[in-house]
Amino acid sequence: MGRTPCCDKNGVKKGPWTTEEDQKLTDYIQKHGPGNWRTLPKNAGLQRCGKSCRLRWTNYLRPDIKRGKLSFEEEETIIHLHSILGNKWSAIAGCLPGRTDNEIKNYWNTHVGRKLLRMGIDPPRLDLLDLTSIFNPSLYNSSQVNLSRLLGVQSLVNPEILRLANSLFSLPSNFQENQLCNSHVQNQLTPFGQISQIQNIPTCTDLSTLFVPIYSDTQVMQQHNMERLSSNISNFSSQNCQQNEWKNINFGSVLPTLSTPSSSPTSLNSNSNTTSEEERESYCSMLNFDIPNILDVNELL
DNA sequence: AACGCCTCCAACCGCGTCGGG
DNA sequence: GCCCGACGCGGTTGGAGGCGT
Repeated sequence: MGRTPCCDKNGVKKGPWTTEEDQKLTDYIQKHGPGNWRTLPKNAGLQRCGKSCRLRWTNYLRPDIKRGKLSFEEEETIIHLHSILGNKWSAIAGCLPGRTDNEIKNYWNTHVGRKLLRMGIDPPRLDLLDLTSIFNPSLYNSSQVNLSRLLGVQSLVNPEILRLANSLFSLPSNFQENQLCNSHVQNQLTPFGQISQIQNIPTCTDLSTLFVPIYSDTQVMQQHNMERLSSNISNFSSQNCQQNEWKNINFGSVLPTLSTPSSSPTSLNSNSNTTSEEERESYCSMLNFDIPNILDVNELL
């Protein structure tokens, strides 16, 4: 026996909502509150299924919906949270007041994802990464760490690259301070859900370096980074950085800053006349290391 | 003006999860 | 523990509108 349909298909209207239907739904919810979506259409006098009513309310009619173009800060937040959470649109929407999961999903699919892919950068996905590979000893011998390894994930970093990265990138300004993604613990429940991919992390290093802090304010982020830097590398200047003196330094994930002329190494917005290849090369030259044209993040590790 | 292509986004669909009985 | 209804989520679709030819 199959699943019973959420509504009687016969006589149920589909497609765009009319203003009369919107008014009926709004009036009913203002009077009785949302919920009990299955019986709501009948009680509200609507020829719709409950699912359709719930979607219309949550994505369009809700009074706290914020309309209009997403701000630069909101875009940065989306990119950063996507790097941590993946396609958890509702979780991302939970960090953006007034925005819906549907809106963010649409925005990602039509703007951000395309923009990053156009640059040859696969949006980093912490949720897809096997963080145990970070502890691969071969990484310690690298003379340079590719920026792509750093995107969205704590990594082994040369302090000089760290300094450069921190000077070029910033975290979104509206992140919640002290929301920590405790990704160092097996199956740890984070503020955004359970991270189950991280297992069997060896005890060879300081696990605290795998924290991914999320800041509410750029200045706070910079201050914390400075504190961490000073405590971690106080005896470790870029001048005496030796080949094998790599350290795990927790500095928060870094992200490419899009569409911010003042801070981004090159104009990366969609109005740019440069080609994606030019953008990528310019970007790489500024960073002084390669961003490969690899679409599978896992290949980088 | 007509046509075709592309973009955007509201809405739909199927499935997973949760909770009450 | 099982069943089933209700709900929520993420992927997908399709229509409207914009734009170039």
